[in-house]
This record gives sequence, C-alpha cells and structure tokens, in this order.
Amino acid sequence: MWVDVIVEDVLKTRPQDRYVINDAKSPSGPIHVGSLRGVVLHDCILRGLAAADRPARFLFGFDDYDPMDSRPVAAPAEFDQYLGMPLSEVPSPAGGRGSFGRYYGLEFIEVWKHVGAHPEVYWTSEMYKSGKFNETIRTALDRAEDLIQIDREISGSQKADRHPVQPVCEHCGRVGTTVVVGWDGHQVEYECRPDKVTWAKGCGHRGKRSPFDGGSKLQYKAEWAAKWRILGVTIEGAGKDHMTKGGSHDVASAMVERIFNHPTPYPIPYEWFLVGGRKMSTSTGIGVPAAELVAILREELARFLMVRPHYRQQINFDPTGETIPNLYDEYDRAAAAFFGELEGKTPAETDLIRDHSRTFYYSRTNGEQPRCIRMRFAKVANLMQMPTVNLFDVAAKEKGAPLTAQDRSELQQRMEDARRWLGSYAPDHYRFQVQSSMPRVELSPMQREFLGQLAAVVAQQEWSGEELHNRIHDLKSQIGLKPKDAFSAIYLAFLGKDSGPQAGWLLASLDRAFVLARLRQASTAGVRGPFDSAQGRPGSEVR
RNA sequence: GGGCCGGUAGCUCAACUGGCAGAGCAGCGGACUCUUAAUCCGCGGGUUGAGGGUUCGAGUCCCCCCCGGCCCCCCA
Repeated sequence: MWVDVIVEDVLKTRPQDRYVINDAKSPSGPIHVGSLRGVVLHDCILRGLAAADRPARFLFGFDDYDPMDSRPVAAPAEFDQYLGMPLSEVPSPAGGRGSFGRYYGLEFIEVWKHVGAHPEVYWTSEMYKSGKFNETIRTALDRAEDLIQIDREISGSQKADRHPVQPVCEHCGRVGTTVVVGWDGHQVEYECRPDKVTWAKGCGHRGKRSPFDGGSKLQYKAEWAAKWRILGVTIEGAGKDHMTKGGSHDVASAMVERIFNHPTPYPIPYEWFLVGGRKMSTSTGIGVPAAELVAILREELARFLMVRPHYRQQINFDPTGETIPNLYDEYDRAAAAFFGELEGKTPAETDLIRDHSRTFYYSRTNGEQPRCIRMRFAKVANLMQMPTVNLFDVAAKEKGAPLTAQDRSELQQRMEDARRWLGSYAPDHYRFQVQSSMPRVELSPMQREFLGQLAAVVAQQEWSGEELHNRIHDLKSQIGLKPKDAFSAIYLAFLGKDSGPQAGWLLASLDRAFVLARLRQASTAGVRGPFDSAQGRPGSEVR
C-alpha cells in the first residue's frame, strides 16, 4: 500500500519528532477534484504517521493573496475589473461578507470534510497582513538578484524579470501588474504596468511604499519557498504540473535551500485526477468541481477512489458504465479484508488482502467504520426497480438475522446511491422498463404456449409475487420448458429483453388486466421482425 | 525540446524490495422443482507494446524504440 511505503520512507530518510504536512491551493474559482486528491493524499500521510506514533500537523493554505488571473465562468463579467487584484480583495461572487478567495476556499473546505480530512486552514492574505512574511520579503528584496538567478538557472527560462517581490499598487490595488524598480531597505519603488501581463492591465501608477504587512506579496515560487521556511514544512506533495523537472517545485526547492536556509520538504509528486478523461482546471472552468464528485459518490467511495490507486498513477474516473458498481465491489472487498473476513491461500494472496485492508483503513472518512452487511450494489440497483420488493426484508433474510441499525443505514445509503446511479449513469441493460406495447420479439411455439397458460393462471385470482413465482415454476415443469426459455419468454413479452428481475414479483407488481392482455397477445403473436431489433433497447418500444 | 505515467486475458486492472503471470466483470458449460440479472460448481494455449542487455531467473532492473495520456517552457 503506497501510503505505508511513503510513511516508512519518510521515517527512514527524514527522522523527526514532529512533522508538518502542508498543502495549498489558490482559490481562484471552484476547486476541482484534482486538488481533493492532494488533500486526501496528505491526510493519509498524516494518518500513517499518527499510527506510527509520530505526531504531525496537517496545514492547508489558501493562497488568497494571489492575483485573480482569470474569471471563472460562473462569475459575472463585471468581475473583470478585479483582474490582477489579490483574491482576498475581490468581492465574493455570491455577494455577502467574504472575499472572492474566501468564498471558493470555504466551499472547498466543505468538500474535504466530507471525505474525512480536517487540516488546519490558513490564508496567505492574513499571513501577509499580519507580517508573517516580513522577514522573508526582506530577504527576497535584499537578495532579489540571487533569486532571479536561481529561477533562470533551474527553469532554464529566458525570462529575465521575474522579480521575487510584487508590491500591491496603492492606486488600483492590483498586485499582478507591479514591478519593483527600487529598494532602499525600508520601502520599495514600483511601477504598475499596463502591459506586464496579458490577463490584467496595470494603472500606470508609480510609487513608493512599505512592502511589509501586506504591502506586497512574494512571486509564487519564492512564496512557496518562504512558506516552507515560515511554517517549518517537512512534507508536501504537489501535482505533476509543479513537479516536472525544472518546474516550480525545483525552483522553490533551490530557493528555500540557498536563500531561506531551510531544507526542501519531503516531496510527493502525484498524478492528475481526471473525470471522463478531461483534465481538471480551476480557471478554465472545464472539469468537475470537487463538490460534484461528492454528489456523485458517497463520501467513503469518493475517498476510496483516491486512495486505492497508486499516487503516481492517473485516475480517470468515468461515472458511466460499470464504474460505480465495480468501485462498490472493490470497496466491499477492501472492507471484507479489513474486517478479517478473507483468508489468503497463498502468500501473495495474503499480501494482497493486507493491502486491501490498508486501503480500506486509509479510505475511512471517520474513525469508526461499523462492520455490517454490505449488499452488493448491483443487486440493490436491480431489486430497487421492483416496486413490491422490500430491500430491508431481503437483506434480513439473507443475513438470517434482524438488521442492526448499521445494517439498515448502510443499505439505505446504497439504495440512495443506486437510485442516483440508475437515474444518471447506469447502462441501459441495468435498467428495465415495461414496454407499453408488445415488443417485436421472437417466441417459440412452446414459449407462446407457456405464456398462454400463464395467462390462465393469472386470470384465476390475485397472486402475490412469491405465489406467482411458484406458479411459474410449476407451469414450466408441467410443460417441460427449460427455465431459461420460460423466464426469457416473460421478459421478452414485457421488457423486450431476454432477462430481467424476478419474474413473479415483476408480474405481481403490474396491473393485472395489463398483464393478462399482454400474456394473451404474446401467446398468439406470430413471429415478427428480426430478433435483435428489440434487443437491449428498453424503452425503444414505448410510445 | 525536457519530464511524468500508462501499454499484462474480450473489458477493468493485480502481481512487496527480481522468484511458478493472477483477480473481478464479460463469455461458455453445468447444477439448483422458493427468487434465471440470485446462489453454487467448472472452464484462461497471455510472444506481459517491440527489440536488445544484466541475471541461475525479468511484467519487475538497464538501454533503445513504438503507441496512448498528461505536464513544463504563459500564469499561479
């Protein structure tokens, strides 16, 4: 299990009494699932260290003193006027008290709570304003040339003028557009340039001000390095966009070691989290916000989805198809491993089970995960479509004992998930729909005979699902029809497909007159059309 | 141009520091006269993308190449 491997390596290569884990995000719009992967990853490391009896702090910073460099699609166009200003100084897109950055930050906090992460939150705007960055800003100004040189050297970028300090313009409030042109040890001289960046227009103001206590911010690579130093960060992973060779992490790493005199935190480069193959991007608005993932998947599954694959492996989550039932099955297997319900026959199998067990451990969203019955998701989805079937009764029967409160709530959760899945993501063949007119299907003479006799049975009286089920079995034996042929005849006549939910219950749940009419019609229907014209396309016959 | 990750059964993927290539699903066959999308049993002839190399032994390590996804060289 990769978390254990990392934790072991951290303990071995960076033996320390206390660890400080850090993660951060610029809250420039709805925060996407990729960032949630980072939170979960760091939270797992925290958990692993705690289990190894190493206390650690988990910090999460919102870089809300970063300039707004684009407008999220959801925000009104008039927000363009704020481009270049710190996110903490831009009004909230929803109105109200908080800032733009605060709004999206708080939204993200809600999401990670769902997946069981509870980092300590800090906001860089507050750190700047309260002077926490002052010392590093002074260093950055004093050694600006060295920092620029490091940037050039490590990144190989020709761009000369990436000064490590960006003053906040006293005239227009922008921070993304300013350039330092002088530093006397107390104040910085700066220009707010209209053409410094393409995404914002500086006001042209030229001025002199104190860079401290919020008067400036560090350019982001220098800021990253400074934060490591100020917060004493010892472990920090980052997405691959930062972790590429010569990328921002390499630059920040050289800066923190050569200028700020602090070792680079233990790095963990992790891969993207894609949804339906598309990259998550905060600013372009493409991709799935983290909040949406939690709406698609229950919390434990959302976390499991991020914990199960190796952190260097891309996650490509596509909620359609069999993805969710499969994920549920794997989750259940991990749970079974965790609760000691599985036994390996070979050493390799035992290892794998232990692995699954660890995965479940790290996937828990709260401390205690009750042991309870876990009815297979696909089965829940199937039975749920039978109006007369009570899932709780079925589960109790299966268990052979009354359900506990945990059993019931787990089942309830699965029913909700199944309803959502069937409504939005399930492939057609998982759904069934009674056809309102006789499907054009091919039935053998024996099958028609069977359906005709079944009509006579139905005509006798009102049957319960179970009784009807028994009658169906009696009838198919009496006629000498194979079970498969008998049942598929029913399904074909009603659903237009050759399989379906438990036939007795299905018929009992339908209007009796309708059932009678359909059975009679099917029993006399001639052979029509190609067999596969009605195959696998439920609903195609509905008018 | 540089970097990361993938390529293993029809599909989705496993295989700890090299040590007999495995699961799930799908498929096929069979059983089951309370549940035929249930349950149970059985069934896998894979050049592990190609080619070299190291090794007693390579899916695993090294080199090179091909294919796919992505990242960096704008911003943060």
